[in-house]
Amino acid sequence: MSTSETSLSKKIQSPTLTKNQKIVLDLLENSAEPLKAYSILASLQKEGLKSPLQVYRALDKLVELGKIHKIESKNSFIICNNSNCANSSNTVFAICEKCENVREIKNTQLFEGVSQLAKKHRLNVNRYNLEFYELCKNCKTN
Amino acid sequence: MSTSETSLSKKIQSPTLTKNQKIVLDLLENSAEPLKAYSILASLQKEGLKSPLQVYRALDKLVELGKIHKIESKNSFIICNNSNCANSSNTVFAICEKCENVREIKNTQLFEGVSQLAKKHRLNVNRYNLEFYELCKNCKTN
DNA sequence: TTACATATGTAATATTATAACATTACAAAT
DNA sequence: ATTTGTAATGTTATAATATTACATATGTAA
Repeated sequence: MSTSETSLSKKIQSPTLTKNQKIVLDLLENSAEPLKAYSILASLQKEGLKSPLQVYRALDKLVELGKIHKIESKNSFIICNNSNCANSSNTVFAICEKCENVREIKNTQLFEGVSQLAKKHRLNVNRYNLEFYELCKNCKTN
Repeated sequence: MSTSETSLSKKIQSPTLTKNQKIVLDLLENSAEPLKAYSILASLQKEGLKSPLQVYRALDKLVELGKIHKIESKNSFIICNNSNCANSSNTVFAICEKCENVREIKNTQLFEGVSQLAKKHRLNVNRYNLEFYELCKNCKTN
């Protein structure tokens, strides 16, 4: 329990994470790349995780809280890079077509731009997910 | 063989579809909603399809040709609505958060707008997939 | 305390997708 | 016409991803 987590701040900000949620979040925070549910399970067996469901439940919750994102086209999960996500749950990713490297893009203007575009075309959008496919720096030079 | 499919037009446009590809495409053309691979398999058993792989192979090819799209977040496939897709394989969908209804958006200006935005933010994008989450007309009124 | 919602643990199973390998169909080149 | 190469097919088995169902525990609010 951190000292700053008064009952007030808990309500306003986000609920205290449970044990399973914490260890899954930790793992994703320290991972350079998106991870898959069963790979998370394998990595966390020493921490006591035993079944897929424990992982999926933690992941679901973390997605709901905006702490992580699911990369739909890869069935994998990535830490949220972006302070905005707790509020708006719009996501923009750049995915390398060759090496599958994923990075989250956290450009407020770009976010706004997409929202504006939607509005301009009379779409009433609650949130969106945008996946850009590129050739990443590394793969471009090699 | 349609009369317009000379060997020339085949090369320039698209290869003739094979039997499996045709029956899968047909089914999707006549479906009001996106279909899942195993539901396609079930529907086409009377046409002789026997294994998942036959369906997945046809689907892969049709995606590659831009005839259909995969809705990544739903693991399902939808007919392409959009003459553009054969060329640029950018996709924009509006997905209802309540009833899961999906429609493909085929607005060239919107397509261009997203591409422009990417360029403006110095992203070198080959293609993109954009999923807007909304409340569809039906669900809004009910 | 009671009641309630949320989280857990566990086993079983459903759903989605691919690997491996033998065979067939067809177009292009000689 | 035969050879060659590529793509498509058929089939079995299995891998990878995700959920159902149900019993139990935990934390919070009335």
